[in-house]
Amino acid sequence: MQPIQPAPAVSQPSVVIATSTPATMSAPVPVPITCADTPTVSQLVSKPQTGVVDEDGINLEEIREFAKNFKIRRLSLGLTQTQVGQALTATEGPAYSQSAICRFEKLDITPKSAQKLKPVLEKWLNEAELRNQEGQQNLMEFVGGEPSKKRKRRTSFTPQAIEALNAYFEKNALPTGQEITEIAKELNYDREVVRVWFCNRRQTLKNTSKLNVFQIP
Amino acid sequence: MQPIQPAPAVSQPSVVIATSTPATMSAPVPVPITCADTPTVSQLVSKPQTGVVDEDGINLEEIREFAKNFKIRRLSLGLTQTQVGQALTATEGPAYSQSAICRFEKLDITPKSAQKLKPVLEKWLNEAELRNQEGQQNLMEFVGGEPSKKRKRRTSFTPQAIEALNAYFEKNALPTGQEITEIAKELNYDREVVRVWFCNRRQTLKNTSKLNVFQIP
DNA sequence: CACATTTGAAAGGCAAATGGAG
DNA sequence: CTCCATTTGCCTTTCAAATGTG
Repeated sequence: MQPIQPAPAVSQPSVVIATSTPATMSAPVPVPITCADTPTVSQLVSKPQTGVVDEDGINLEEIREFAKNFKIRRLSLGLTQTQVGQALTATEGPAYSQSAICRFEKLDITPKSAQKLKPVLEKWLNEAELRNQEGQQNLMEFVGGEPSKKRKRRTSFTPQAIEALNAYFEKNALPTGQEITEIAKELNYDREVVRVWFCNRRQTLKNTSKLNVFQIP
Repeated sequence: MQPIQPAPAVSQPSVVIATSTPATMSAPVPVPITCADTPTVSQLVSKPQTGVVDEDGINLEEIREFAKNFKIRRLSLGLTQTQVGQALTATEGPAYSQSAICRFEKLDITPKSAQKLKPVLEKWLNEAELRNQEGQQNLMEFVGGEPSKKRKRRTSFTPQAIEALNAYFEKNALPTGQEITEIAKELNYDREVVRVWFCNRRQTLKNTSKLNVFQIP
C-alpha cells in the first residue's frame, strides 16, 4: 500500500506556458460560421492586445494563473477531475460535472463562467488540502471515494513530472533499476509507476517509428 | 419533485438495429495501418459471414442483444454510465469506469472483454432493478448517488424515445400545449422535458439550415 | 415562443496498467 | 528485468439538454 499519491513539490511553475503560436494563424480556417460566439478565456488570454483585464472587469491573467495551479494542486492530492466534480456535488455550493472541471483547467470557457467557478473551486480545494494534512484518510472521506479495488488506479502525472521524465528519457531510455529508483525518489512517485512509464514510453516510441516507415503524408 | 425518471415501457425492441450499411463499405479507408488489432464486437457482428458464434465460442449475437437491452434498462432506471461505473466500484465484483460501460454499450470492445463484462453488468443491473421496485429511495442508496442539487440532471432519452420524438416532430414541429402533454404521457417522460426537447429541436434545425445557406461541400 | 448561452452525458484519444513470453 | 499485445481509465471533445433573456 501507498499513501494515495505523491505531492511533487508544488514549486513555482518554472515552465512558461508558451502562449501558443501567436499571429500567423490566419490560414483558411475550416469555416467559423457561428454567429458571434463568446470567446473563451484561453482565446482571450493568448492575444494580450486587450491587456490582462477583460472588458467586464474580469482579471483574466489571475484566472489563468489560478487554473494552472489548481490542476497542479489537484494532481498533487492525487485526485481526478471526476472526483472533484463529484465531491463538489456533495457540498453546499453549486454542483459541477467532470466536464466543467476539465473546461476550467483548460480555460475552455467564457470569462463569465470562469469567474463564477473560480471561488467555488478555490474554496473546495483549500478545504481538501486541509483535510489531507490531517491524514489522507480524511481526504478520501471528504471526496467520498472508495479505497478502490482490483486494478490500480491510473496515475496522472503533473505536467512538471512529465517534463522531467521526458528529459531523463532523452538522456537514457533504458535506465537501470538503480537509476529508476533514484528518479522515482526525485520526483516523488512510486518506483513501479516510474518503471512502467519507461516501458510504455519505449513501446510508444517504437510503434511510432514503425508507422513512419510507411511514410504517411 | 419527480420520481427520478421514467420507465418507458421496456417492451420488445420493435426497432431493428439496422446492422449498419452492409457491404459497399470498401471505400478508400483513411489508413488502417494498425498491425493486427483484435476486432471489436460491433465490427464482427456487422459482417455475419462468421455466423453468430465467434471462433472462441463466444455468442456475439447474444452479447449484442444484451448490450442493447442493457442500455435501455439503464436509461429506464434513469441512471448514467458514470453512475453504473461508480456503483460497480462499490460492489464486490470487479470495478469499471464510465468509459468501460460506454464501450460495452457501443460494443466497442473485443469479444473477450465483452464476455468478461457481461455477467458483471447483468448481475448488477438485476440487483438495481430489484431495488428500484422496492422504491426509488432504495435505488439511489444502491448507486450511492446524492439527490442532486440546483441544476436539473440532464436527462438521456432512450433510443426508442428519440425515435418516437423525431417521428412526432416530423409530423408537427410545433405541437400545442395539449399535444405536448399527450406525447409526454405516451412516452412517459416529464412534460417539461418534452417541451424543451421540441424547443431545442427547432433551434438545432434552424441553425443547421442556416449553415446550409453557405452551401458547404 | 425564439434565441443565445451554459453545462453535462456520452464518446473518443492517448497512455497507464496488466499479462504473457523470453 | 525486458518486449509486446492488450485492457482499461483519465482527460478531452461533441452534441444536445437545460437555463436565461426578450
